Formats: sequence, structure tokens, C-alpha cells
Amino acid sequence: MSCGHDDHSHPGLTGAALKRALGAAEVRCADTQERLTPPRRRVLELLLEADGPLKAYDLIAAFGEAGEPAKPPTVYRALEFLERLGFAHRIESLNAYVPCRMEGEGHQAAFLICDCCGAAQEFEPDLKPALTAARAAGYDARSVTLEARGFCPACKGG
Amino acid sequence: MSCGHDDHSHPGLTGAALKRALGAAEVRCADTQERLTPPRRRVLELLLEADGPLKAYDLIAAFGEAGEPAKPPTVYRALEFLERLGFAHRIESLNAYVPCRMEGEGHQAAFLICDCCGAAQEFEPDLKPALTAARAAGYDARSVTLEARGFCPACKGG
DNA sequence: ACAGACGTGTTATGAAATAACATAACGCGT
DNA sequence: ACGCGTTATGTTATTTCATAACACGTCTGT
Repeated sequence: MSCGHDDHSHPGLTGAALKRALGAAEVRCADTQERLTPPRRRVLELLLEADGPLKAYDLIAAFGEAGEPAKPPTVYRALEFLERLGFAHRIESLNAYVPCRMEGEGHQAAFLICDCCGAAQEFEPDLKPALTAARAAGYDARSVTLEARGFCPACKGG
Repeated sequence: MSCGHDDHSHPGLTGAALKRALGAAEVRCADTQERLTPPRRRVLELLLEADGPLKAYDLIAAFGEAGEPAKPPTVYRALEFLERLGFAHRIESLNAYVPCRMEGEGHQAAFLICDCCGAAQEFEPDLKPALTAARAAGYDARSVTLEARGFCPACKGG
């Protein structure tokens, strides 16, 4: 965090864009018989509004309207749901969460994380070589977590 | 954990093999002006003896000779040192630690993790596609964490 | 209406990691 | 050997992250 630069590649959504994103989530839930209940919707909203990865306790603190925080299970359950449906991803190396920025639904999430400003950009690397190596070792790999640490365009001095 | 199988691909080291591994670590430390002090050596020993990934508090509990646990900072500092020198790796998605099983010193660690028996096998996938994608996005990636979840040969039913 | 599944609210606790500060050991120049 | 800066350890306490357990509600199909 804090390197003098402030170009975060994912400014939070506001107004119409936010509403649109939440609406799209509603639609996808309706399609699959899943329910975007108020706490789930609220947590998704907070993630979408944010400029970068949010910690679970950031969400807990920001959850309530009148400054009332949520209880931890409320937020963790919502995050579990959002992850299950692909609306959000957990970044293991940060213990933090981001809304999904990708279009497709079944993708493998991977992240580029800036050690300077804390930005986390989702990307889709080619994982075939890794999966091939896994199979060569006899493993049946079901999911892959890939997190690359380094410096974002704004922070690397360019 | 626990699927009926018990073929862990990394049985812990014992006796001569353990001594040899610790000796090799001593030598590498001496070469680089680093010190394998007693707590560092003890934590490395515990990791090498183990059959699989160990949690920090497993190490804390197992640390002392007469059943005396260590204090958390003792173990976390040792782990930090061991990671810095490449003697151990942290597995983010498990909050756990393993000794390094690779020969070279500067490699990027990556893991195949069995969701059934908990085994974690280190491997070296080709990360070039991911690094290329990172560069294409303008990122200067310094390190990559890759953890593939699935089933090991013993657990996948083969 | 009823049962079952799913979701939420709440209290409490467990697990993982670090802050802060004091003390000790080492490496080095003199 | 002495003093000094650096590195490592010991210790207390706290912070951060996450889940267990159980009561209550709500939706859905029969």
C-alpha cells in the first residue's frame, strides 16, 4: 500500500453501473434457482463499490446502514455463497475478497497483486501447462489458485 | 483428509535421512553467512519429520522437548527465515507449511494438494504463460503462488 | 397445514498471526 | 579484551481471521 501513486485499476462501481451489476447478479441467481438474499446482496454491493480487495472484517464493519456492523457469520456465509456462484473470489495471500471481474461463469480465477498499492487485478492465464504437469504427477486437479505478486503498471515506475 | 487411503507421497524423514537433510541446510547456511540457529533448526526438523503440511500451531505445540510448547513468535520467526532461504514453503490455501522438496535454490514453489488425504506435493509447473500474461497486463510479477486442488493418485480411486 | 430444506440471527469460541519491548549472542573494528 | 551496531531470541499481550453450535424464521412442495 501507498507508494505515491494512486492508479488503482479497479475503481469501485457507483450509481447506474453498480445497479446494473447487482441486477445482472439477480438475473443469474434467478436462472439457477439461487437466492440473492439481502445479506448476500449487501456484501456483493460492498465488494463492487470498493476500489480494491476487502478484508472480511472490512465488510463486517461496513455492512450495516446506520453504522451497525454485521456479525461475522453473516458476512462469511454471504462470501461463501458469492464464491460458490462465482460472483466473488477470495485472494488467499491477502485474506481478502474481490468481486469477480470476468465475463464467463466457469473460469478459474487468477490474480495479479501489486505489493505497492494493494491493487488486485483478475486475469486469465493459460493454466494448461500446470494442469498437464499435475496429470503427469498422477493428480486429478479440480481447481487452481494462482496469485502473482509484483508491481502494477502505475507503481513499477513506468 | 481421510478417504480410506493412506498413501501420503511424502513420508517424513527419520534417522540418517533427517540428519543428512539438516546437515545440508547447515552447509547452505554457512555458504551464505546465514545462521541455522536452534529454533530455526528445530522447526525445520519438525517439518522434515512430518508426513504432510503442518500448521503453525502444530509446530508450536511440538516444538519443546519435554512437551513444552514454543511461543508463537518463536515459530513464526523461524518459518519466516526458512521461507526466505527456501528451506520451507507456506501453502496459502491451507495455512500450513512444508519443507522444500526441490533441489534448486531459486525456484518458484507450486503445490498439488489432495482434498482427500491432505497430502501436498511440490511440483514445478511451467509458469511462463502466466508470467507472459502478467507482462501483457503491464505487471512486473516477482513471484507466483500456484496451488492446485484435487485428488492425489492414491485417493482418486486409481 | 405440515415437513423438510435452506437461510438468518446470535453467542461464543477457536485458530492464525503480529505488535511491542526487553534481553542475549554474534561480528567487527580498535 | 572492549565497545558498538546488528541480528536473533524471549516474553507478554493483542489483533486479526474464521467457524461451531443452536434457535428461529421462511420458502416450497405435498
